[in-house]
Amino acid sequence: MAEPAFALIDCNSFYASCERVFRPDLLRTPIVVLSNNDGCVIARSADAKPFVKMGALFHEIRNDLKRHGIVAFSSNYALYGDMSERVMAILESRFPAVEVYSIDEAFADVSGLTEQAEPLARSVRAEVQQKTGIPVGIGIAGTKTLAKLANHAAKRWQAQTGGVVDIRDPSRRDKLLKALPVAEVWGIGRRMQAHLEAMQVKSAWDLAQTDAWTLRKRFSVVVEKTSRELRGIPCLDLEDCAPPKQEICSSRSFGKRLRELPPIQEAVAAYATRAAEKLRNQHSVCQQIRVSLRTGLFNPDEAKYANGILCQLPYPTDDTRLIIQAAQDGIARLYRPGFAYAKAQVLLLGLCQRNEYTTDLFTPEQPIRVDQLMSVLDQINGKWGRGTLRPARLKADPDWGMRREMLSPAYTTKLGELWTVSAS
DNA sequence: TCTGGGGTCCTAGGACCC
DNA sequence: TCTGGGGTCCTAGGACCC
Repeated sequence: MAEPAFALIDCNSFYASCERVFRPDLLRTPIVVLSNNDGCVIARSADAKPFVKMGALFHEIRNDLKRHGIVAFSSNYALYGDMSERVMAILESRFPAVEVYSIDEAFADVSGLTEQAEPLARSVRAEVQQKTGIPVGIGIAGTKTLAKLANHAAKRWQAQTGGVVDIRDPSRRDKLLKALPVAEVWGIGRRMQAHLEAMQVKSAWDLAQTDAWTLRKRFSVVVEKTSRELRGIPCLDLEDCAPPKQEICSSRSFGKRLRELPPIQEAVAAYATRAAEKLRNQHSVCQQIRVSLRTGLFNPDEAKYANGILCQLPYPTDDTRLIIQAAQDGIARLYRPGFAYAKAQVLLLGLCQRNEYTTDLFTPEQPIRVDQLMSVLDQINGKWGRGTLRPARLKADPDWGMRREMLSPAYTTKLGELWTVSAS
């Protein structure tokens, strides 16, 4: 058996890089991308990082951005999702097995490639850059947790490393572990960092040296595995075929505060519709849904209210209409007049794969014609774009919709918004 | 006016059963 | 003169990730 080895490929400042691909005029202009509703900063190009904090509130930093000549974009998930698929397709064509870990990251299996792994990584990096315009960093190591750290190094010392770092060699690995603080380790968040530092575990190296049993007793098996992985003992496998999700969520802040029930019900119907699409996409059905509703959390002058409710469905289903109905009934029971609502959520629970649940004589099953109806709905929307065919109670352009004042065009997914090039 | 959205896994504790 | 304890299932909450 070959020594296990993993590569982690991570797109640099992914959302900002996507925007820049289609705006070559901004190559030397720092840019940031904002959260939904243009609330706060969620991505920054490298040259914007010194001036803008992650999570900074847009309305507070608007003038600072202007002063530094930084350009802001609303988030454009249609664009980022499509660019992600292009990057992942290249990775899948070059590596024997790939696990798409998030919109901008993937693990690849490079076991058995020995000395060819690093040149392969450099070649893939160049191909992604050339074909999509997205810069990536690649880390190679014997475990996933170490590959993440190697990737971190590839980004931090990009000029010296050419964006690829291989720490399969134990002496290189240990040198990096000693150089990085424990907070940089994958799986160690702010809480764990504080606990660990209190026990004098300050670097990634310190965590690797800590007794595994102590970590399990003090914290959890998760931290124990992280420590073992840092020592080069693989505890996490490549998951190249993603298991179906066990819960599906659609939640969003409204573009403005909503006080009356009808627009809240419209919004909840839209979220339910989106959640049901995701459900059918992974061939699951759900048995319950949980809807919740809340006011703003941060403004001390606003009266606070937050509540959620679990609703049973008549049978395990993926029928958008039943899910909307349950969500709207639930929200009507939660609604209290007199509050300024900011956000609602639809969570699908009790998920199982279609045909995998056992029916009994007393549980009705979803009628075949519903399956056919939903399938036609998905095919039409798949071909012509989400929302082409939608329940009549959903408006095309609701006034509670997201604020996205600095939205870039759907360069790659809408015919009408493609680049036009003219020769003169 | 203004603070993202979508997930996972683990643990503790209660209910219930034998 | 005695008031168990283990197993299982479910839920809520915490912590983390991108």
